[in-house]
Amino acid sequence: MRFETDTAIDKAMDLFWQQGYARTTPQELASQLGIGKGSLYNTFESKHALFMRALQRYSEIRLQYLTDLFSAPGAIRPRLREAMTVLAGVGEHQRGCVMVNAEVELGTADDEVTRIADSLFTGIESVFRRAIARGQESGEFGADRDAGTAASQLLASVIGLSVLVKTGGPSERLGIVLDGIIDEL
Amino acid sequence: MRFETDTAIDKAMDLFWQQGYARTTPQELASQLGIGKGSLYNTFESKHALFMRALQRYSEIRLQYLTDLFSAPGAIRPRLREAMTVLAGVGEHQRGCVMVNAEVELGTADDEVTRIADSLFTGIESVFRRAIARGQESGEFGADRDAGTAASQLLASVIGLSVLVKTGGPSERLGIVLDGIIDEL
DNA sequence: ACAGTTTTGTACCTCAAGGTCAATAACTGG
DNA sequence: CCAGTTATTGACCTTGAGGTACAAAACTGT
Repeated sequence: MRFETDTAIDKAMDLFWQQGYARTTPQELASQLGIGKGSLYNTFESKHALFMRALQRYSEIRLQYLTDLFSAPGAIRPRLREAMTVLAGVGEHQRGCVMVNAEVELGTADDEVTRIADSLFTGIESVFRRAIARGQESGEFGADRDAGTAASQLLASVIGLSVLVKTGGPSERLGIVLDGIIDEL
Repeated sequence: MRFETDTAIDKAMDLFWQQGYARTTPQELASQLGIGKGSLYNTFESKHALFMRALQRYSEIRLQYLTDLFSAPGAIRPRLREAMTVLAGVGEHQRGCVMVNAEVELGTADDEVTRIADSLFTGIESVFRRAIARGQESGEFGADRDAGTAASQLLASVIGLSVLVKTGGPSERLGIVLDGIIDEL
């Protein structure tokens, strides 16, 4: 391959992120990657296959990020807040989470998408659970709540937030929800 | 109009709910409504216009349901739980919430969708806030938390759940999350 | 019951999405 | 530097989506 497959997947992910799956055409993808449409199809079996690789890569990036973030010692709370902000896609673009977008757009009709989404969600939940458990051991959090339950709640909340950022509703709502949830731990 | 516009919109809503916007064709809509494609376009300006009317109707139905549900006196907690179960679309079909689906699929490219989604979400949040406030006055809930903040959290959670039901992950997760959230009030 | 109006349904149109392919250009090793 | 291989491309193909047009059918008031 003359062009870099990995950076190509990153660029494709970006486009899918902005526009969703159905609204992104092969032509747009080719332009974005700076190659011809033929090359696109020689390198990736289909638009759908490219999409799956983008989702795969997104999963890896997110999980790696979370693992790194929580691997250092120290207070958990601020890192939990940061993790949720990042995962919900609160950044400049307000485009939410690729995986949430993918699952909602295609999940009912595409088992492959559902599988990878479920796997990412469950992975995030596990990282949260371990982080909360650590915070409970260190005394940073109260030990009265079940870490698994709390982690599931964080997961549901972060997914909800990733949808809410897209509506652009009251800008303070995001911070309020995050603070409230994290303070309760 | 020979055929009933209102029931037609209901049927269209159902199809969009199952398949999303892009994956639902005019031909399918016409069949589902039991009319010809021409009639469809004579009655509704476009596929998009039909979709908007379906979303409109969904909003009204949901808000009406919530208003009715909370208008009677008595314990709030079980009704809050029921409301969230219904809103998240936990029922037999596991298809989540039409409005969440619509906003995620089209929100970035369609301001009209974003507006109506934001309006429904804010409406739900308001109903929640009033219900929580009432529960606090009656002593059913602790009065230490801000009702508005708690309502925003419920909103984020219910949206998150409406996504999680679609992945079909651990079936107990839904109930656990709901119980945890509502017990904390 | 019939002229006038409205509703319906089918045949048709256009356009672009998703994908293929043969010709061309760029890279190898010897 | 050249034969053979591999990568790249833009023109081309097919299919179906979204929508239109118009003739036939159904409904009206009188």
